Amino acid sequence: MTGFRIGRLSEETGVHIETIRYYEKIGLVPKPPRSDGGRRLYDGGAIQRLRFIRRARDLGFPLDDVRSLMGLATEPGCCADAFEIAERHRSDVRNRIADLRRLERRLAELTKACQSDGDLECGLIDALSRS
Amino acid sequence: MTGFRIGRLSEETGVHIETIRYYEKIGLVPKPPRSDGGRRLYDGGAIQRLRFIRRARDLGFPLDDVRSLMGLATEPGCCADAFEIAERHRSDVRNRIADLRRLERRLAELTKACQSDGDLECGLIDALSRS
DNA sequence: CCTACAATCTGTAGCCGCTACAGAAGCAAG
DNA sequence: CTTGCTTCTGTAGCGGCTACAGATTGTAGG
Repeated sequence: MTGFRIGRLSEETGVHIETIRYYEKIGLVPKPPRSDGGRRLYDGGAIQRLRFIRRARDLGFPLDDVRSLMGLATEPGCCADAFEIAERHRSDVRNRIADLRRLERRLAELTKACQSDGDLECGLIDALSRS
Repeated sequence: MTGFRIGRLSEETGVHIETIRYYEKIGLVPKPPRSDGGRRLYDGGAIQRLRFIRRARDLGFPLDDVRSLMGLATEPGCCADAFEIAERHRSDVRNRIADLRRLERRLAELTKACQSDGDLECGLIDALSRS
């Protein structure tokens, strides 16, 4: 009774088995000990770590940020650093929203042109083809 | 004087040389004839096609959609089909905006928790670590 | 004609974050 | 002992490029 296997870890954390192995490969989580038969054996700490990663990923942090945040989690006075990472990410998200909104407006115009044009020409194709 | 080379095509269209070759490889643009020395030789039609692609890409259409739109460009009565592709894409964009806005709100809360917490604990790290 | 140098050529690997296989081996129940 | 489930390793693929390496071609100047 020295731990549980990857399927259980996957269930507990909602992280796919392949993804767990991938995280191990890139060094995001430590290599666990193995059973006699070569199966990975995990403990509660693995669940904690993986849940941390999952939450951070759900918040859209890239894996490099997740790595940094995990490093900070054990240090005292980490807040300022964590704050900076989060603010940078948030700013990135805001920029993406702004880009997508501009895009959405343009698409709205184009599809309107497409509809209103009736039978003769396609406003959308026209806009893409204009020289 | 049977055409111009890839560098010129790249300048005229704003599409990188490597990208042009990539589009050729995946069959998005036709293979052009070659000079005696083996260089690609393009004509005005190539410029038109690449500009079309560039505009569609600027509008965020995935390459598969671009392919479809190019196919439609020559057909009569293409508008309905083009409209559908555009609307589907627009809907996708709207969904992405909605997702990002939810995300932004959550990040705003978390960074606020991070700031207000002062010295003792980091609200952000806490939120990621909570079991 | 020779020499630089720019432009282009092919092919491959890398980016991100997984996901999806193939084929082998362990493991528990009937 | 067989069946079927889980896990193992390794590799390739997704989108849409980008960045090389190393070879070749074309061109301008001396």
